[in-house]
Amino acid sequence: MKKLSDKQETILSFIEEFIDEHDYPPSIRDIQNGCAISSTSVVSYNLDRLKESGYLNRHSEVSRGLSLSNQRESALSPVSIDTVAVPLLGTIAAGSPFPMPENDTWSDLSGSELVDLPQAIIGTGDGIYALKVRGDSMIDALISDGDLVIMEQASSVRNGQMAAVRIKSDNTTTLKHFYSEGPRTRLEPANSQMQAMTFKSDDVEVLSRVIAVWRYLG
Amino acid sequence: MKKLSDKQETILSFIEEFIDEHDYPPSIRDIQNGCAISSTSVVSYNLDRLKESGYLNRHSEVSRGLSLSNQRESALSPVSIDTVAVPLLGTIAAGSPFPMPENDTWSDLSGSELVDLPQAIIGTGDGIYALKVRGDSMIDALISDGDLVIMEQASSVRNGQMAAVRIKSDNTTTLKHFYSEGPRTRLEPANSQMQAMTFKSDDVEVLSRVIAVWRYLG
DNA sequence: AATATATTCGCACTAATGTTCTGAAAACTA
DNA sequence: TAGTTTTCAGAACATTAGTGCGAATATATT
Repeated sequence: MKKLSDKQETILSFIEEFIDEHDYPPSIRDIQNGCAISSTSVVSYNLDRLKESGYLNRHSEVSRGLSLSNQRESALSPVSIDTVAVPLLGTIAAGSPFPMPENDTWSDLSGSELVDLPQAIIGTGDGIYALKVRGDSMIDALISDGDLVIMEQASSVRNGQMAAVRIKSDNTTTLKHFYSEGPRTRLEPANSQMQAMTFKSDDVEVLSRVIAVWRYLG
Repeated sequence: MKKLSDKQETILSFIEEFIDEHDYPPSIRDIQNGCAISSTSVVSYNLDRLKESGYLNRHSEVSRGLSLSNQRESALSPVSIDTVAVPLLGTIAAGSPFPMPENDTWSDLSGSELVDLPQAIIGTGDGIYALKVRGDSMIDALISDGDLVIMEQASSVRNGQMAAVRIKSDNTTTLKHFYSEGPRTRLEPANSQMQAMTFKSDDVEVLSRVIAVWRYLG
């Protein structure tokens, strides 16, 4: 792409800053003042050059009809991409029951904290939530205190996957590795200190599965 | 927040779409045509109502001086937030040297794969990159095969933090827990099978530190 | 129904803003 | 240096676009 003159660089930066601050583009006279340029025609002239060079789009006879071209936007590093925020529903500690999205209140999670995740990984974010781990009960799954576990609502999982399961007869909910063995289902805790247990398959309800772990060390 | 009339909803949606399409806000007459409204003054009137209700910002006597308020933006679900993409520089395996950003080519990472991370966590993304872990050499740090290690360029770290360090005398680079002990520096591998080693402190150069770990189980 | 309040209409007016033109200055080129 | 191209100045001009206002409707209140 063609090299820009100092003035053009200045103008381009000014436009960026202006949009960043106001959320709408500057007028030619805004640019004139902001960049200490002597005439509106000079601004107009250079805007045309910038357009030719592909750095911005200009719509003639439209006031403030400027927008930065994608090339320029992506030239700013780092690249900005969309993510989706998922609710952080609470904490999960050793053995203790942990929060699950209530009944149909799935959409109303306004009160809860949110965690940003890359959209590419979790799609629309529907049915996805996060739990913060307390304690080292899942240390054998390489999940430690303070980690964030990202979960997706699911009614079944593959063998060996980690999932939140409810034992109907106890009405308890825990996070375990899941192994279906025909009529019975084996649940292995993530901590080898604890025993694996098997249950009748129809006594085990899969609520959601673990899709990712995020550990921030700062 | 106050309830909106049909017309106001229509106008608000139109503004959103217009900005989305043009990258600059609509004029009053754009809105008038786009929403089939009979008079510019009606548009103006409703824009004032929308401003009162907090759904948009309006700058008087500025053409196209409209911008959506944050409340409105975040009312769209799921919430979209900025992230930054950091380069995935390569893989790191047990003991083997691993890729580092070359000299000053930091800005030119165009060729490399990118990974999205929440902006809130890593700021501008400057000096941040990711490495994919191969093998279980860091199993004791709860980092396993396939994990993504997020690193930040740093010249010093606190004791106990995991960092990429270069042993000047060997010209080797590894990922170790870092403990400064005055004149000497102890480096502990993340795998307890391996020995910790100490070096003269000025033989150890900190290149970057581990700030996060991302594990995707899918 | 009567009164108050909110919204809509059209239109004229004015301010904001893009465009154009001519010539000069500056930067390049041969 | 002479010639060519690019950039700049300044001002007049044209269009776009926001504003104001009285009157007409509509909607709500009592």
